[in-house]
Amino acid sequence: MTTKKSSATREKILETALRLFRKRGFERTTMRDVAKAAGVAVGAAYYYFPSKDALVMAYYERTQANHTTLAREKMSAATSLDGRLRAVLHTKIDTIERDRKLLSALFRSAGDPASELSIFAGKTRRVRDESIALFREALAAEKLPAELESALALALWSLSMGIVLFFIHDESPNHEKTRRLVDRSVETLAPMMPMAPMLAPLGTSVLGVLREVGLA
Amino acid sequence: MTTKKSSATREKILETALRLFRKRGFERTTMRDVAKAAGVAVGAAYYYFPSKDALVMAYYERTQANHTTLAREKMSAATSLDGRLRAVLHTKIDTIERDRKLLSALFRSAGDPASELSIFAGKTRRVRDESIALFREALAAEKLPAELESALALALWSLSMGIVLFFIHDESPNHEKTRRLVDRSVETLAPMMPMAPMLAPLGTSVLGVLREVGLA
DNA sequence: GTCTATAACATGATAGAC
DNA sequence: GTCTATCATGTTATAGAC
Repeated sequence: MTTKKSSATREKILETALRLFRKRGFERTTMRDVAKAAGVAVGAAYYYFPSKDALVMAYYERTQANHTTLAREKMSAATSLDGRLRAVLHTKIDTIERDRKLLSALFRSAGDPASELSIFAGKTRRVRDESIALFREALAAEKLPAELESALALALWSLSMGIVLFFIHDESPNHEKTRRLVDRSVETLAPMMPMAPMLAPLGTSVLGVLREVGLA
Repeated sequence: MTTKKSSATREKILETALRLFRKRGFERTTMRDVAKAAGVAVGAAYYYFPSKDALVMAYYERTQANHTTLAREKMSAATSLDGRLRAVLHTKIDTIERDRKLLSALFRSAGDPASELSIFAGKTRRVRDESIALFREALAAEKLPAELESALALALWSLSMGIVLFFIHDESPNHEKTRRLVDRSVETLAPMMPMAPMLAPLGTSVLGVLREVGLA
């Protein structure tokens, strides 16, 4: 049973860790630093978070929940596909704006089959599906064939991963390069939607490949 | 000046490291293991390779050189776009087939701005450009508009990165899932080439975005 | 079950002797 | 150029207190 005291301790440790990761970066923050700043023993930190990566996983879940809320809010105010895509992508950047130094830790393990943070790992699946669902919602009003909608939602999610990767490396003031990448991407893609039904066989085909190899 | 003795030592260390990485994986091979098996002190290994990642970088350069040779060889025997794309992608997998355990180390640092192995780092640029050039060669006979050819070569390179990422996680016997992913991807894309000129504005547009943010 | 305090261990990396 | 000694840090272990 999770007591109030216990979850308060857990929260304290997570908050402290994220604060230090943001300030000094993931690598340069040690578990000893986190424990000390949170006012607990090293053992307590490991009692709640079995590894340093587990703290990143907790961040990943929390930040996705924030993004979902914020994106839905902004999407409901938009009146076009263009506006909805912009809403999802810009709120994504809003959500992670302060966290450049932290995010590289997430991507570091994304390709590692052994890591729980792997892009294919079961642990990350719920969060990933929640993110893909947002793009599906942005597309919903277009009334596309189901297969095509799924394929496009997946493609847009892939694009968003690429944009986040770019954001991590973006040193421009106010991340204006990333903001521009979002705007130009939407400008390029949204006007193509009328052509989308023509691409329906492609959508089916792509999904077919992904299903065949177990990716969708 | 690089003496014969020195480069022999360097080579011995690299060979030994790759052999151990292949056998036991990157994480589970320590620098102490490498030094011991190569018959040198830990300090000597660090003298030639300033970090464990530097050994991976050396692998990356070497394996790309192998891929370039092999892909050109197979491409020259192919008579269609379909065949040339298959040649480039399958030889890529041929080249890294034994190295699943090693490759995750490469991807691990790909998203980290601080790493020399970053996908945006200057150190990796030559290797990346060499790889993109292969896709350009596969497309050359199609006589596409220059901008479109560049955009497609970049897109195909991105696809190949995705395929390598999938390969790292592919536990199927003989990596048949990856081989199937290659074949189905080519089957899906090659027949669309006749439509490509229609997409020329898209190609220009995409390249425009990438240039604007400094990615191409 | 929730912690503290401390030590120990493995390993990437470095300093300084030779 | 090469080696030995040493450090820093993720993680585990020990031994308990409440």
